Amino acid sequence: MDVVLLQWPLERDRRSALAAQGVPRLLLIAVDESPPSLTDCLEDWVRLPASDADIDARCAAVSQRAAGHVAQRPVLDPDGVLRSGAEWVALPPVEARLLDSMLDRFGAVVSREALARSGWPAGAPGRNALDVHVLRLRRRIAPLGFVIKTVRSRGYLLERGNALLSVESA
Amino acid sequence: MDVVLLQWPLERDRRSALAAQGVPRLLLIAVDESPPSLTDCLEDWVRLPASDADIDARCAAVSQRAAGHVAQRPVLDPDGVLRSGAEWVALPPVEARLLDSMLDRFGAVVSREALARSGWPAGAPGRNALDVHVLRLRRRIAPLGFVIKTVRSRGYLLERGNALLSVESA
DNA sequence: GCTATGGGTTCACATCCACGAAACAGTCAC
DNA sequence: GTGACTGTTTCGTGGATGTGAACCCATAGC
Repeated sequence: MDVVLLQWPLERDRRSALAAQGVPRLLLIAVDESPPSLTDCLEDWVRLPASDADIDARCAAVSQRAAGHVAQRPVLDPDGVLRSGAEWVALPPVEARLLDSMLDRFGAVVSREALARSGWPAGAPGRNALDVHVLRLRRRIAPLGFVIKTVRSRGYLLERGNALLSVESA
Repeated sequence: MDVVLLQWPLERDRRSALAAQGVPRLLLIAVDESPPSLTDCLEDWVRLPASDADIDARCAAVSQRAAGHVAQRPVLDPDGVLRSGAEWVALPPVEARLLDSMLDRFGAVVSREALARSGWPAGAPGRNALDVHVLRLRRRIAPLGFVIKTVRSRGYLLERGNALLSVESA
């Protein structure tokens, strides 16, 4: 798994954002700054200046830990709780059924018709209801690091998010 | 949780032993040596020479992670005393039964029906007696660092509270 | 190139219901 | 009697769901 490098304390806000998304990260601590206290297993830091070897070693370590911590796919338990690692969100009934359907075909396209059938077994309401629920689902699962991609005129696809931007240090 | 400091590669064997026992540890890497690849979240390393502050920071981080790896759940003894570490609170009968039920499924959702059955085996009183007791239970266990989360229309969920860091984003 | 169209996204709004919280009252233990 | 425990009433808030409309954009036709 890719590890995001970022400057501390320069990119303080970005760090919070990544932490919320469960993205593994390595803080590069500016000279004379002190490292923040770590909150989870997906973070580490090195004090600059540091050799490339050390930075690589720490990246590898975080990546290693991340592999054990970040599930590739989330788990939806029967109570409508979607879990990924230590994080979880509760999904309301309709959204839980929709997501369950996408989870059955994780990484593959699920047609709008199939989604509508699983979301509303008794019969779907207006066409737009599905769109709106997908929108709400997207926002709900984003903090867990998953995204729903649109495949135009085909359907939707659930996968693990890649909110990672490449950052290289000189 | 205490972190063991050890020399690398001098105390290679001791490291393996500690790892096997699940003891958190910090490796002090000798000059010109390269750090070993990490195997779990309970280990970290620093390259010597390092300041005491850096070593302390890494110890704290490992300790922090170690704490996150043990499932910290409170214990409810038959007298209705709920203990977590050194702290404890006494729970009145109804609330003790409710909490016991949630403790059976710590971290998972317990339905309102199940709670009502365990809280009042002889038959539940009015509909929102449960709401009120959950409210009182929340206030009682909060000082121990536990929270009862609501999963709307599904039930309640007992988990360890978030003694979070102080980071605010703009 | 321009436009019409269909598919998708997003917002604002309305409705309904679950839950939260306070205030009050009855009962029991000390 | 005092205070803890329990249950009820009542009111308010916010979540869940659906609908309509505005908007964006890619593409097909002209």
